[in-house]
Amino acid sequence: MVTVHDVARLAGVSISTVSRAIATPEKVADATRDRVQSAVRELGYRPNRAAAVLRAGRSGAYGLVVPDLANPYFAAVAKGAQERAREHGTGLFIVDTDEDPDLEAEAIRALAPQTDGVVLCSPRAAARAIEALDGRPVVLVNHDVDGVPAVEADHRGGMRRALEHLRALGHRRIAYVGGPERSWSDRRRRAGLAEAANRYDDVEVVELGAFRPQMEGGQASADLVVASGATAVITFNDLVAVGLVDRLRTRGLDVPRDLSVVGCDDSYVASLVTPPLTTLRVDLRRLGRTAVDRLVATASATASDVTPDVPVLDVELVVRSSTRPPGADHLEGAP
Amino acid sequence: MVTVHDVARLAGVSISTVSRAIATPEKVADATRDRVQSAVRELGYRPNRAAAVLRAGRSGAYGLVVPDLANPYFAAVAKGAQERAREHGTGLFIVDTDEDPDLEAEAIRALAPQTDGVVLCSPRAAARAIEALDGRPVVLVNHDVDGVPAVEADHRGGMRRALEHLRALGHRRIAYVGGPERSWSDRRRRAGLAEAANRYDDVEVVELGAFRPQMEGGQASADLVVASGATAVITFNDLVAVGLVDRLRTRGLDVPRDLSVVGCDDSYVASLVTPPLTTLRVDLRRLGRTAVDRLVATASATASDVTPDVPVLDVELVVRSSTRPPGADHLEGAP
DNA sequence: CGATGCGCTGCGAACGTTTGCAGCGGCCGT
DNA sequence: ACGGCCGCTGCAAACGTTCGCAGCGCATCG
Repeated sequence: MVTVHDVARLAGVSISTVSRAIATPEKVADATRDRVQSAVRELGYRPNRAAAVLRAGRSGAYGLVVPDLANPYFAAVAKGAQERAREHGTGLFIVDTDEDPDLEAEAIRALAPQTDGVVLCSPRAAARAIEALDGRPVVLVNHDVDGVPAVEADHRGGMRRALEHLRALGHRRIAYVGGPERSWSDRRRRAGLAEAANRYDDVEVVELGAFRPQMEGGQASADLVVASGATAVITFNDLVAVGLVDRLRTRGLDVPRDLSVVGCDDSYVASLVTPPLTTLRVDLRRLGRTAVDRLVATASATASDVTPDVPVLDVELVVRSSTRPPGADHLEGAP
Repeated sequence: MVTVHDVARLAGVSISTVSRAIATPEKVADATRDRVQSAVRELGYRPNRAAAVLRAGRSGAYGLVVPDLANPYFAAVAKGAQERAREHGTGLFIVDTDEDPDLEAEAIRALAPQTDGVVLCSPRAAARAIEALDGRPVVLVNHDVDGVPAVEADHRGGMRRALEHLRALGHRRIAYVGGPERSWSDRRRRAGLAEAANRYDDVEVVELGAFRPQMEGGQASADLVVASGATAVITFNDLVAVGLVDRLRTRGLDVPRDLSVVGCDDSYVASLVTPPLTTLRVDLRRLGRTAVDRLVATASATASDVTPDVPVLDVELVVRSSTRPPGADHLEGAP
């Protein structure tokens, strides 16, 4: 293994100079730096991370904790985050907690000590999670806790847009199929929806209980939606919408003929199912990127100057084929 | 920060004993071990990873390199791998290379030094990749290189099953929509398909060129497939199949009425699109799990006893609604 | 011309752990 | 009863890096 000592010997300098030439090039004379650099190249020297971390106390790497990598939502966030971390020249360790609060805490406890900070995406037990990474810099995505830096999507605006879209189509009774009980996004969406509904006295919202944020959740919700008498439904995410559509179909009901459906997230599944889903788009890559940016900023800040403002990413309505006026077969042309 | 020294002092032993009580409990007297353990608990001691790595030369963590986390195929493999790593009590660092051979090599170079080994999933430039992690243990998934341990799916058997299924339905001219040029899986599938076709002199296979392994690839292939005169098509993966179906639909063609489609991988999209795809299932979670198992085994083996055999996971045909006899409207009941 | 300062470099001490080696009893076999 | 062995423990030396401190030479200023 080639170490600073070897490089130092070849370059004819001390190991301190080698270290500095690499970490803080501006603090070393040009000629010396060049000598060191060519020695590094010649020997193929690569600094030993562990030693650097041990001595310096920081790792130059960050962590990302997500509930489920197989969920296209989190996969997209993870891609964005990793992309940005790469641009920052730092590593990013991705951990999947399988939607399990216990695993979440455990994963964080394992991850935290070897990182300079962690992005916590849609934590399932935020309090425990934050406790687990005791004091280490953290950025929350789609969650908020008092003074903790965060990044979020504008769920309120999104819900308003979805509701106004449906109302414009003529829907007056709209169901909401909610996500996991502990989900902060779900709470925000409910709140946003209620608020939007309040602005119109001719629209009624029916909130339906907690469902798993996967297809099964949507399937499970379908019969409740039908029974609710709603003519349109907004779901916690696209996967739920897909499950819902699927179950309706087996009951002989058609989307959008019998029910209009609005998904959430515009993950790529939204456009590949039949019918393509009207959905709320949030730029997930960007969400991940922004989170990493904030984390890097937070971690390298002098504890004093933490900017407590929360970047809010726009949520935009994407209209596809899963929404149309209620009971309005004539508009689409007769079969 | 609480260190071994603090624990040692509280437990009334030396730091060596503390270290041993944690790493190799069987080498320490029961009474001593208990004292140490309660001291650990009382102080909330957590070993400093960096120090351990530095001294011991191994990190107790592995790496997983995948081309694209947003691809449900790799997401599933990653989940399996992470799950298994957790069970082994080791960490797993997941890196997404964006299908880019340069990033792949770079990522590996960054990853390798801080891990005990790497799982390389569908590498885009295997030779460079292996060189990049010079000498470190590695397990290949869906790829093979001379004596490197690997895990793979039985593409040959899968292709045979797909072809026999289509032939049994009455298809005689079958197209194959291939994946990326550099894809090993693609080469295996072509070979398997050719071999299977050779067993029957009444079946003809039309191989179509390289396409991106996403929806766009499928969309791009559709017109070629139609022009080829095939009545059935097998695609590189489910996403390609979905794109293909989509493009056919905009041309007014229906699946399976006008063309039967078999996907690959049985990723969850296969069951959620319309029509649900007949596809080749491989247990991706298990693929990831097995890869980690092999890696752990390889890494902890005494260089001499590496088992060079390659576990081959079964590939199973899942029949859904995207395949049926050619031009056989009557079989399905008239509209 | 001497003092002051600054830019650059080297020395050496950490950082917290693992592990080879040796010592110390006690037990067993002869 | 004594030698040897074995199970357990402690000592101390690494592992490769970063960084505070100090020294050195040179230029600038008084």
